Amino acid sequence: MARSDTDGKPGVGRARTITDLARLAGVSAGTVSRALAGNSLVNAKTRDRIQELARDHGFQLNRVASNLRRQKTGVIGVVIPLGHDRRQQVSDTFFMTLLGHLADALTEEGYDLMLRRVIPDHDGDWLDRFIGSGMIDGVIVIGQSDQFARIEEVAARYRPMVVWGNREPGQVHCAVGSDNRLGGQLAARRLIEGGATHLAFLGDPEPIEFAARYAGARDAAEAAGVPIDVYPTHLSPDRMAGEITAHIDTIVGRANGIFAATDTLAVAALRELRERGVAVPGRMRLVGFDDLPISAQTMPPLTTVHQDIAAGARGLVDLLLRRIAGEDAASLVMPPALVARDTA
Amino acid sequence: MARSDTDGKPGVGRARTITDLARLAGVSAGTVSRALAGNSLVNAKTRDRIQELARDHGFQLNRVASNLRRQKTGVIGVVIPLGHDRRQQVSDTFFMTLLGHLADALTEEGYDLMLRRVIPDHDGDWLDRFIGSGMIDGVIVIGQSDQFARIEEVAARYRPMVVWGNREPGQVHCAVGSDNRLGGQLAARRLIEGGATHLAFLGDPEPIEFAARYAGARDAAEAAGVPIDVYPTHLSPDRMAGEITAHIDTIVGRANGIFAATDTLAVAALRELRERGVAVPGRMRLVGFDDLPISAQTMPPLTTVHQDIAAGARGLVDLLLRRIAGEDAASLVMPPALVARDTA
DNA sequence: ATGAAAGCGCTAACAG
DNA sequence: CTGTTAGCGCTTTCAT
Repeated sequence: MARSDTDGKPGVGRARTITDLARLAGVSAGTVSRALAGNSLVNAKTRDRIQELARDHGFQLNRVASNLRRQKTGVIGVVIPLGHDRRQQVSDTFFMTLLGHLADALTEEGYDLMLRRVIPDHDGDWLDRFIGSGMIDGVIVIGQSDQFARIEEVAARYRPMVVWGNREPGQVHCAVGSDNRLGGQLAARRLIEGGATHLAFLGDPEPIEFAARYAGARDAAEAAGVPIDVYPTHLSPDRMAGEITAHIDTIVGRANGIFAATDTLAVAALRELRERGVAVPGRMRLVGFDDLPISAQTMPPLTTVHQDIAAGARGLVDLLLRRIAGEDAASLVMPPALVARDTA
Repeated sequence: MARSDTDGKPGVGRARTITDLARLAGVSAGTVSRALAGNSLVNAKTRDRIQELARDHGFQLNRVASNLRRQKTGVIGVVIPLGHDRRQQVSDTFFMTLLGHLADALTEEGYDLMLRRVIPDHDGDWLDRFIGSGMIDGVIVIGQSDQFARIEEVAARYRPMVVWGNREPGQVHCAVGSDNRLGGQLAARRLIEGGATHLAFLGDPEPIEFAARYAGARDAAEAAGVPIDVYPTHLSPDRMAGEITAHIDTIVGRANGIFAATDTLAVAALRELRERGVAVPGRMRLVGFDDLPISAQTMPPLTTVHQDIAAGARGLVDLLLRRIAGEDAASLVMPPALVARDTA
């Protein structure tokens, strides 16, 4: 117990609390707090002295205590609800890329990011629990999954929340996302203009975003008097391959144009087609959705509907910060754009 | 405006603090705390009554206060240092996939995940700052980047840290990662056995993991008396394409086997080759590294070195939890495996 | 410009 | 089994 003081560091033993530092500096804890915060009330000399002391003693402010006292954390929650298809989003390149850009944008704004994956079936209270934890200043929900109703309900009483997903007429929660229906229209129109006379929609039409993509495709198909069939396919890697294999012969037999709900699906379909010797786009036209980096790398390169993921992430963060600031920021619908490459 | 009291919830107004709840239940705050924690000391009846009350009033425990008091948070920090190539890892599919699996594994263990991207050049104190914040119970560092020395230094005095990356002889920090050197050997050997007589290494040889992959390839090349050249290429999407285009003619002129440091690079190279009409694997053999989902989808499917990302994530989490528990868990080196597909 | 004091919301002795 | 009490480490009045 004698001298547990020095611990090897140059400047000496570590100061753990602001009170330790105060004792060393011969001032009160209050002054140290102010000095570290750069508060202008404190004498410039003492401020510098204290800051130097903090550096020398490897002092780190305890942010948990600080958060409790200030009632804010500088942390944004990012939650991924896994509704219908449990493993879907995590493995999906699109969501991961969005997450990367969110991390960028939040870091830039000085916020930390707390990531949580939830299975709403197992925890009906997933959103309230996260919000009520006191650990986050606001929340970004990635994907509406099958939780539209719950999100609406929470939005009615909790402002600092923004959702990546679709915007429905009259919805109360603030959403950022592409105009999925318009995107679906662009895709189907492209297929039809290229000569397709019978369309196939490849993807799970349950999630609301995909439902909108399908609805858009149907708009265009009906306008042109072209039939369109749905081939339900999940995104999880384990199910996707098998489901596509199961569908592909029927599709080739009936249709000559495929609209895949995501590029992940499109890339897998393209491979199945080429493996069977079906010429793309000669015999079968194909359009995807997302415009992932891989999509430019397939052979032939994929025609797809572009979503600007980086802009989406920035939009989410901007709107959220405005809402945290008390503003009543509205939804943001981003226009998708057809990227004409070689599969349609 | 009139009656803003009942807010649609069955049970009534919300209870914000444990003290609110205590008043409602006619007990002390201590008892409520125990009841909510499921502490067996508390009478079963009161326990149930309080828990029901909590539900009815939409009570959520304030975890910041709880964390401060208990001196632990149930949060694991995940930090991605962006050293040499700033945008590299974020956009890289491999790191994003690893992150997804980490989220899975941590969720399963009841931990939350706090994600932080740092640029060590801008903040020399990145690791100490994160650890010292008090917000996390342990930290997982994704990729050693060019921060090997700093990580070593911190590891000497901070136990609950695990790093995804390479293990060097005599290193003190606990690492989980593939045997990159062995992987490089497997790749080069495959190329040579297929008939390659002059190899090209495509990738940035600076990061320690990639350096190890290159070293392994050189081992095999030298053993076979085959020359191998390095073509430095970055992973960031904006630089990669241009750099590969710049390299490709030289490579085709000199070599007949390419070892790409990652599948992302390999896929891009494959496309360049096919666009130029270079037969793969006929005229040029190609092996990647990682075995990403896309790699099975290219035409022709990519021969590559498999890393089991899910197992890696589980390993990271297991070791970290053991270290948090006080155990002195050692590094984990995972054997890579060659996946023979059609490009080599 | 600084110190003293109160308290953020919770948990864990300690005492009954 | 339950209440009382004393903090966790920090920020912010309120005085001076």
